[in-house]
Amino acid sequence: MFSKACEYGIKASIYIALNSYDGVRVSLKEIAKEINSPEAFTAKILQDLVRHKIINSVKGAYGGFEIEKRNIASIKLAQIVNAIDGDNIYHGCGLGLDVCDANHPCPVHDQFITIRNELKYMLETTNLEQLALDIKSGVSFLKI
Amino acid sequence: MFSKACEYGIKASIYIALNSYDGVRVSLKEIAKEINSPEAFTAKILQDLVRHKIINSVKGAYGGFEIEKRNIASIKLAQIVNAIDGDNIYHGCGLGLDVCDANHPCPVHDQFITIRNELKYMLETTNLEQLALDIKSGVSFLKI
DNA sequence: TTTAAATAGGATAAAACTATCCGAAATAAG
DNA sequence: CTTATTTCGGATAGTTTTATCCTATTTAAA
Repeated sequence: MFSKACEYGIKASIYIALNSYDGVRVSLKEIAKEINSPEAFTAKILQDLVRHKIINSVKGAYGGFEIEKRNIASIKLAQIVNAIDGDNIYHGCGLGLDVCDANHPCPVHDQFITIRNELKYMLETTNLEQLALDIKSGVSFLKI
Repeated sequence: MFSKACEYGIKASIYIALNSYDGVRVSLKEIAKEINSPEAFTAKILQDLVRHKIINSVKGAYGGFEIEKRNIASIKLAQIVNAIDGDNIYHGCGLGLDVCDANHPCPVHDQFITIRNELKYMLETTNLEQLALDIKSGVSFLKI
């Protein structure tokens, strides 16, 4: 469904949110370890999220990544996916047509519209707070 | 959502079905032109569909691709997707965890389950006949 | 039987995605 | 001020996906 980069990005964001709740800044090394992702590749993705102002970074000793506490509940999965994979999950045609809309639909346009809209709704309504709390309470997991 | 190969495979199958209805066998060249896909790459995909017995091929002059008329209505999108992309659309975790189930869910497991199941249902219930008839009646389109 | 038209399939190339490496810059602590 | 730590960013490598090329094989028609 998503690219590897996006998967890492979502998991990293959740882990950062989880710690930012406790006012703890986390390093790349720790993030990569906790979400089981390649460190250098994860660094690139985090840089991307920083550029998109979804997470904050602090350079130097005792630096790392964090999310402002008051923002955690308002950051939606859609923002993360959008920052990394772009927005063709929403707009793209299921069969790759350049133009595909109600007036000029591809053969599976109607079938995909439903599913795509639900995916869109899910991504736009799911926020980092929910996901982080489930990790915290041991309901869900970021690795293995 | 799907790979390029899968997109081409679905469109090609629809175009072949459309013509097989009229008892017309179509060539690779014609298919690629009508679905706006790269010819040589499309050839590979068609070979794959032939190996999976989803379509038939006839070599030599006046050869081409066809689908037995009586099979058109029973070929589901799921079979095509499965032949080309495999079945990890169904089984894979949304965040790439090796193990992700109700007992050990990833953070977005519940959210994805719903969407994945609907996608699965859609693919398993949509058949080539429906799609081909919409093309024939000008309701939907295979290119531009 | 020869020829032209097609698919089959192996080899290869190009592009995109995933991943790694290393030096630069920033920052806190000693 | 120096040092250790840590992110940033450019360069590069590996892998997968997408795409192309070329030859072999098959088949129908002349």
